[in-house]
Amino acid sequence: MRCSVLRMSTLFLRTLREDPSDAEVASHRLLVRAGYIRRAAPGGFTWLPLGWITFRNVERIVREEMDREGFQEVHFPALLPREPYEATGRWSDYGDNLFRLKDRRGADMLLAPTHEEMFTLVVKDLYSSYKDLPLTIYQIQNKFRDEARPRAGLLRGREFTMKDSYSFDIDDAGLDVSYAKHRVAYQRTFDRLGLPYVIVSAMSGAMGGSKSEEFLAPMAIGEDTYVRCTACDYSANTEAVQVAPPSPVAFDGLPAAQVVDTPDTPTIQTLVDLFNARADLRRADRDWTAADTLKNLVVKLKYPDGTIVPLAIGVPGDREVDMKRLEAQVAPAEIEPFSEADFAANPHLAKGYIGPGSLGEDKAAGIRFVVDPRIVDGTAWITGADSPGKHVVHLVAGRDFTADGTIEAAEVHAGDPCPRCSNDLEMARGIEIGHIFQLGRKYAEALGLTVLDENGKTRVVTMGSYGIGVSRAVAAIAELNCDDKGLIWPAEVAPADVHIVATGKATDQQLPAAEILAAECEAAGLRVLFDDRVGVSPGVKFNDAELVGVPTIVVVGRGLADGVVEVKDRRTGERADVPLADVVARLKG
RNA sequence: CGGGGUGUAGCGCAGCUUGGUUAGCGCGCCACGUUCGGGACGUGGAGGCCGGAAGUUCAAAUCUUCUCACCCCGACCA
Repeated sequence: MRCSVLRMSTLFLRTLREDPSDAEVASHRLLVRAGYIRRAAPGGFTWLPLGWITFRNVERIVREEMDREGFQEVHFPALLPREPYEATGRWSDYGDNLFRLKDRRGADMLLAPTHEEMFTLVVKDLYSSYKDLPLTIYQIQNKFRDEARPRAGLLRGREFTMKDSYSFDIDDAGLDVSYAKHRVAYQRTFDRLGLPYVIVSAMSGAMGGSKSEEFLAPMAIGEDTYVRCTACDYSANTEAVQVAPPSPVAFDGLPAAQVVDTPDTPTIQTLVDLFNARADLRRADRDWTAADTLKNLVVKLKYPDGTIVPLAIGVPGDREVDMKRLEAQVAPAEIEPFSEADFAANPHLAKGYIGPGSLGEDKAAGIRFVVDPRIVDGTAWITGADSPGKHVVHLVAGRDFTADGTIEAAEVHAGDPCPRCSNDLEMARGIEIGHIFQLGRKYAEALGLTVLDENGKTRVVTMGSYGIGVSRAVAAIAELNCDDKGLIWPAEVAPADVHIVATGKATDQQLPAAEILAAECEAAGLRVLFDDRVGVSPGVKFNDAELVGVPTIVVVGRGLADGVVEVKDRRTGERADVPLADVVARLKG
């Protein structure tokens, strides 16, 4: 606890009258303008006194909520040797995002982007019995990621502070408990930070089947798109949305498949227009739409070991393939486009007219064919006939073709049915402020973390990892708590409880009266920011106070002659004249 | 990594098209005086390798090439 009044006359602070030209988003703009941070390096920021106090408040809250769950704080180096990361494959898997360097002897080192390996190894180093588990340890530390594009100030930097914790359990049931404890701790943490959040299920990606949820703070400038139901509480990352498949339809009475000459139909729209324009193809009940077509896209999957495998994806023609969703499904493989040369090498594929007739592992081209879950048995489609200038209509899934499987890769649209309650979904944006993750045994297996169970048998430990972006949280709070005048901190993270402004000239009564008030507030346990500057005009002080964003502003000014000061709520703008003697009691209440 | 934009004093900007003494303006900063409840005023100051490098030229902030950095949109992002 700080035990002296922060004085504006000596505080290492310079507020800016104008917005910095290189800052776009509100949090970045205001944190720089109000003198909380300065850019020091590409993707790196210096914390100035007000900013550092605020940062430490956030850090303290995170720490208190971790400690409350009985998690124990440790601290690792950020500068680490290559070997542990080599053992788990992440030295190369992390790609360009990893800061790699060499020491004077030429040994490979890295600046840690996250610490799964080191936590796993330290537990391996010290523990070897099931009796030692469960265990959760955490640290609050700077992480390094060589982001392709740092942006938005503190929201995405190359060096940032993260609270990362890791749980160690003997079995899956234990992991579920550790995971649930973190989930609750995170909810409490973000509540205290004054950060609204939604919890969305996220993709487990390469880990396969493990549970993972992200805490997103909803905001327009967020980088993550997620969907939420307009009726129930379902929400999910777009990558993780599970489409509710329609029920299969009976084949009875469906017309037979028919190949049609369709010249000059390079797009889905021209194809639909042609079908609607021709009397012999027109539907009796309604017009054809893009949703009646089946669009087939071929891509190449490149696996980390270098193998390249083609994959065909079929989606309804009214949707594009969402590359992010596709990538999440095929991780750790990367997606590469199917090039002209690939088409040339594969004569079974008619570019632009690819259909189920040529796709599938059992076909001549031998390409695995997976389709959107909406393509259930009994649905009929207009799709490529595998011959230039020809499409086929009434091609029925389950009757005329069978895919090798389904895949969640089609775009999600606003208005799509919620998989839980089938009401409309809507799209929203948010910034990831926390992520909880059931890792399973990947790291324990790779690094040999085992313990003996009660039967003396060796068991691989199962792990979870859990992160909160501490520096990002400061920015997220700022982003969601500001107005056109400046920042408006929630009480617990604010750099002070009260901002006392003394107006008048040096020889007036206001300054000594404010000085006494500041001392009284401090004695009452309030954290005080005191604008004791002389020769600074009142307008400047008022504007600075609003910019800095301490929750309560007390003006010791012209009302002093009547024995009152003005107490102003920064958030609501409400102001009241309060007798000097009652101020401390009012602020404490 | 693609597309777009911007680099001139601590901050915000003008000047560049059409090259020409000593590079300007506002804010901030320093000194003195006045002022003192919504970013006061006067007078006098300090502060610049015009992002960097190479070139063209008698002469470059200005033209050319290369490079670096920052911002935005995409790609990427435990």
